[in-house]
Amino acid sequence: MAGFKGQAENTIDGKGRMPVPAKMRRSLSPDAKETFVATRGLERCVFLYPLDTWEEIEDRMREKNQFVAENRAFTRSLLRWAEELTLDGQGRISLPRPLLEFAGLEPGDKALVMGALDRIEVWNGTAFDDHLNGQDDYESLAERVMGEI
Amino acid sequence: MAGFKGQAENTIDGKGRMPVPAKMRRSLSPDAKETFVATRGLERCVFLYPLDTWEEIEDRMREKNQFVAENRAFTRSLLRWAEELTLDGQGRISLPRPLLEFAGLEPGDKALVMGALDRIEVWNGTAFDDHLNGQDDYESLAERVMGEI
DNA sequence: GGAGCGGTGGGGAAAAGTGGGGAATCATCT
DNA sequence: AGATGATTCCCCACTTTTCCCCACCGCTCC
Repeated sequence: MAGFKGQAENTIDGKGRMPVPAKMRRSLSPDAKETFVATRGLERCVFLYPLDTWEEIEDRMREKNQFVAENRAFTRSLLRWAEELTLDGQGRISLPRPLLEFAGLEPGDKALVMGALDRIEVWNGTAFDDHLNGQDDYESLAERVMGEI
Repeated sequence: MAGFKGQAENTIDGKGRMPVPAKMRRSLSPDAKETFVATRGLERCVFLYPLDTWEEIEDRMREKNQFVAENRAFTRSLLRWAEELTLDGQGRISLPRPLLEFAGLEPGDKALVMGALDRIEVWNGTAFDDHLNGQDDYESLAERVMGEI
């Protein structure tokens, strides 16, 4: 199945609903059952995983021994924010308030929605600009990440 | 079966009853027979295990030699606090006073209820904030726990 | 210019959370 | 043994939130 790509600026309406861009919906496998799992991103944003992809993450976490403190702390931090969200008839999901707050978004705002291979990321536009400023430029990143085989 | 996820702030009513969030009830397997085993958490909170999951923990403990002092001590600490609790008609459980006290909660309080894969955790909200302050940030935790392979 | 798709907005029904009354059970005291 | 009191459990009722459905607007592509 093709990965998520592209970007869009969609508004979060008064009820906290946000349309998932149609081009990304088309990349959703039938196994995902029209459902995403939203959780907090590792940066200041929301991650949306298709349900089938999320289940692989859960499986990896189940392998971690929960009597080890660090594994427990990570499990809590990831799952606390996680919610299953199913697309409504108009292709929207309704994002939980705590996640919106975490990403610096609120109902009525425009959100920056980006495809990112196995997930979709939802950002506050200006927060994303700030994030870019604090990081190495794209060119040298590319060399470090992809430069060796 | 999908793991527990999400969070909620539910009130513990005057009788010590607390609703288990509906989204978490839906993750409960039929084998659990609408029943949880509550015990003290490894942090300052209450752990709720579905009955079927709890039985696996008991099996793991049975394998520990009870003539070894340390195994005996751990068995006591875990089992002493454990109680079977069945959901009432409204999806609530009634938490034993000693467990509430241990978690820094009392009837009338708001409890922070979090899904954590194989268990549900019940926290005093401010106690949880304090706990988070004393711990490494999520980003480096994630890299240590999930960063390899 | 019309048809279809993608995004936006709101109203009503169902579900989830909250609170309290009353019966049944167990214990203690007279 | 019976009565009194506390505790637990089950049921009913209310309020709030969520979800589902319908309708509208605008753009693009025939």
